[in-house]
Amino acid sequence: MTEELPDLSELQHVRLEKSAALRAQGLNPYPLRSHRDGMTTDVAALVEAAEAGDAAAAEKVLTLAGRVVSVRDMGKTAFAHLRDGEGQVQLYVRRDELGEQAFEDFLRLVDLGDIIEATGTSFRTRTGEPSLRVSGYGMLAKALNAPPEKWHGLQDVEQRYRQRYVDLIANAEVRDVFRMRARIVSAIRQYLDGLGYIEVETPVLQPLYGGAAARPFTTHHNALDQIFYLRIADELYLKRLIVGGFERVYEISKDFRNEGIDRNHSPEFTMLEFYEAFADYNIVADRTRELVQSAAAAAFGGLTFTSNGREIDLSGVWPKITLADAIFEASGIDYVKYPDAADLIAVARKAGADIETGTVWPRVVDELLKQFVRPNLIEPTFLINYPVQLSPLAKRIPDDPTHVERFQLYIGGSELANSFTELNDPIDQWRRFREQQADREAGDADAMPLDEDFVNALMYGMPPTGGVGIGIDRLTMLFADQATIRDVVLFPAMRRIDRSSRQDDDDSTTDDAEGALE
RNA sequence: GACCCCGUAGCUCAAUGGCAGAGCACCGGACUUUUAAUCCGUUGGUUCUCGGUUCGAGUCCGAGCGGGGUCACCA
Repeated sequence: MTEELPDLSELQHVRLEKSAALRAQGLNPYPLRSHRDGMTTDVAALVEAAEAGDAAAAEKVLTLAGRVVSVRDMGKTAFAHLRDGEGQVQLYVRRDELGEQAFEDFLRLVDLGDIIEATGTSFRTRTGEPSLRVSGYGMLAKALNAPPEKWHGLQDVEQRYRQRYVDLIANAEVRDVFRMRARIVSAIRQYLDGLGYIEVETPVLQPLYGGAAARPFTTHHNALDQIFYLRIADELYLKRLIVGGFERVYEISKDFRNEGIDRNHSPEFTMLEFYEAFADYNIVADRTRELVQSAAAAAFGGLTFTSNGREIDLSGVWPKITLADAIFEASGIDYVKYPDAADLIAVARKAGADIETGTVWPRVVDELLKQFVRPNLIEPTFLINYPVQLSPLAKRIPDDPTHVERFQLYIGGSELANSFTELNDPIDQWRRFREQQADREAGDADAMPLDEDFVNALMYGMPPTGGVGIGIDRLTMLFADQATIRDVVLFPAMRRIDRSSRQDDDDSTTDDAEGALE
């Protein structure tokens, strides 16, 4: 034990002295165990039972444990609120019931934010609030930091993200968002498990990345002396499992993309992907709708909700409209008639689009979608059938080999899901990878590298398969009505603060240090 | 990466270029059914950092750090 102390503020010193006062009384401010045998929510139930004539309920002695979130000192009596994982309840503390010393210490040594346990019986105060009449209490964890201001909570956005624990203590609505997120994920697992899907885990560290158009993070393995990429998608590994004979697989996991950060993009984000053998994108569309509907039921208990001030109804079957029709209806442009990028840009500008000269053809189509169609897709809508250039892993439509069987689901103006009838012709797949290679060599950093092993897998035969990726963060944003992805990610990526520890990203130094420990 | 905005007490926020303040929290006192308890009295500051202009800078100027927003990239 050392006498050394971290730098503490005056307020922290005050609390530390209270901690010392407890020790001076032979009490441990951080005991190993609590004696909790009830939850805050039990109190209201006991009060109601007692009022219905249950004498045992009125006398039932409970020990609750949790955080002190308010204290009102009335002189010879005091009120406090105790919060635990279920809710919060009022404590009623009387000097004549607790004894002089214990009562004084409650007011003198217990601060807002401390974790305590309190024992007593349940009753209703004059103002009608179910409360615990405290006969004894104990410190479980002395808090040295004071909680944020009780009325305004924690407002500073930076501190809310960097120190989410404070945000969660201070802001009930933040706790609600992440509880909702957990219910959404749980409902998704239930839905897929119920259909006989198995949940699998595929590599995060990949020698070759693929499955999406994005730039990866790069890392290095010491023993192998080899570069690994953090995965940008699960797709190619999950389809290998379909080849292997698992007919229904899904994975809920973090993907990592080395792109800009904004309200819709986080460098690490959670993706659900599922693949079903002997299915196509129509079956997957049905599954996606049912999955989103069951997630909604778990999230807010219904199929209608408000997002960004707009009422959205998820019930019924959702309309499907081809990308070409949607763009034509919104802009009057039939992009199929303009196979040359320059021509398409010209008509797009005439229609009012803002597109840079030199944009490649598939990106122009994408811009038409973004600028004319997407803002109006509030009610759930499947946009189907995309140009083949935008979709190197999807199967062509027999009647129209320039397009593939692919859908994107839009709700509230946001893209929530991306799906295709999976390409299973190994030679066609190999050629599409080659085209991506050409794009890479032409300078498109997002084009996919050629995955020989994936082509080899397809050569063993992959059944006709439908698959989809669904962004869990965006689904949560939609259902929880949150405007930025950081508000549905517990610990969003932030820039490092400590400038003195910054060392020009010298990986070898840290690698050696870690290796020496092993 | 570019542009715009922001950074003041533990928290929430004020302060024409002229003594750095309030509410909550904290500390002391009064009060045996309060609930944003109330009442009385205190305490608390590297105004993000460094430099400049000025008799005088929280305020104006420059650079940096961090955050937010818009755009670009992307899902």
